[in-house]
Amino acid sequence: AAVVPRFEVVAVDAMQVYRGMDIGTAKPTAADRAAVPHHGLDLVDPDHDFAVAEFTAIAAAAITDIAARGNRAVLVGGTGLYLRTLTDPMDMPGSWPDLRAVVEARAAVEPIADLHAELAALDPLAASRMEPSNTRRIVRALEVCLGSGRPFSSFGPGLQSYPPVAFLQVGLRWERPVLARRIEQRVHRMMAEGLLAEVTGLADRYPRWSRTARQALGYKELVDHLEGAVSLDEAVASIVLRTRQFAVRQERWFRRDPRVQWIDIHDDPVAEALPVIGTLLS
RNA sequence: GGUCGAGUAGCUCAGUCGGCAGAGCACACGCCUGAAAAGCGUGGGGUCACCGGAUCGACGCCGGUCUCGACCA
Repeated sequence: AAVVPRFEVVAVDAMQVYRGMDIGTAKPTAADRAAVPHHGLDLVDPDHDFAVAEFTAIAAAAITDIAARGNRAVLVGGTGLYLRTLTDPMDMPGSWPDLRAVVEARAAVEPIADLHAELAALDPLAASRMEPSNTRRIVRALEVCLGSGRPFSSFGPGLQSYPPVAFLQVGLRWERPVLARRIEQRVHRMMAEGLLAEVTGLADRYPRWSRTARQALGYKELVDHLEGAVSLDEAVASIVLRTRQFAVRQERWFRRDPRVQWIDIHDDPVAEALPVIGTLLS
């Protein structure tokens, strides 16, 4: 008898990788996960500094396993860079923590323009690709150039290159005013579901969150509130605002990728998108 | 009712001696290779509360009106 392929979900989400951060990351529920196998969730504790390469290794292995089972992988989520490392042949450069510390120390003291000029000498292409004021990117590029002995830009074709991929890529898009209203409702729903209690519990268990987990929408603001920096109302308003800005930034990230097919959603994402996706797959 | 203060971008507010209207945030747009729910940049936006006056020229000075706040009665 022929085996019917099943779908398995790979979450492509930089924050759903953290155990215990459930409500604020809108993590799939136990029921969801019982119905369909999920991967990429609950990989590390919130005191763990997580980064792209770690995700890529785990998710790529999951995709391989899914294929070996004869099933189909559905990559779901909004962390654009993480997705690119799975869909595109990206050659991630590695890391040199000691060198990075040295460069970061210099960046704290020297004018960033000087470091950018230094990068331009080592790797003109990489230097031209980033703003001369973007300290974080310049430090990273210098770390790679000095550590690997190769130009940073020699690792892969860069984000502007969009070769054909083995995936159908679909983006769901809402009108901005509707998006704004839904985000506000979503944040208030999360608060009603106990987000503050979740954050309080995590703050007790993990006095020092990782830099990455600490910046998560909803968690950052509520920790700020627990530390007395802002009122609860201010924290909630800030979550709404930052979530809205993030959603727009996501749309901008994917919008420039010509391989993404957009589906405009007006009311019901499942009912409106599923038939279109079915057509695109057939 | 009286005194004082305030009224400038969507919001919070700068604006020196009268000489082209400013900032931060928001918003729009763009960038990004091991922090990416992060980071960086570009841009649009004004009846300077209103009416009048003096001046070559007013957000600013003079007179009046309205609104808000504090204090006095």
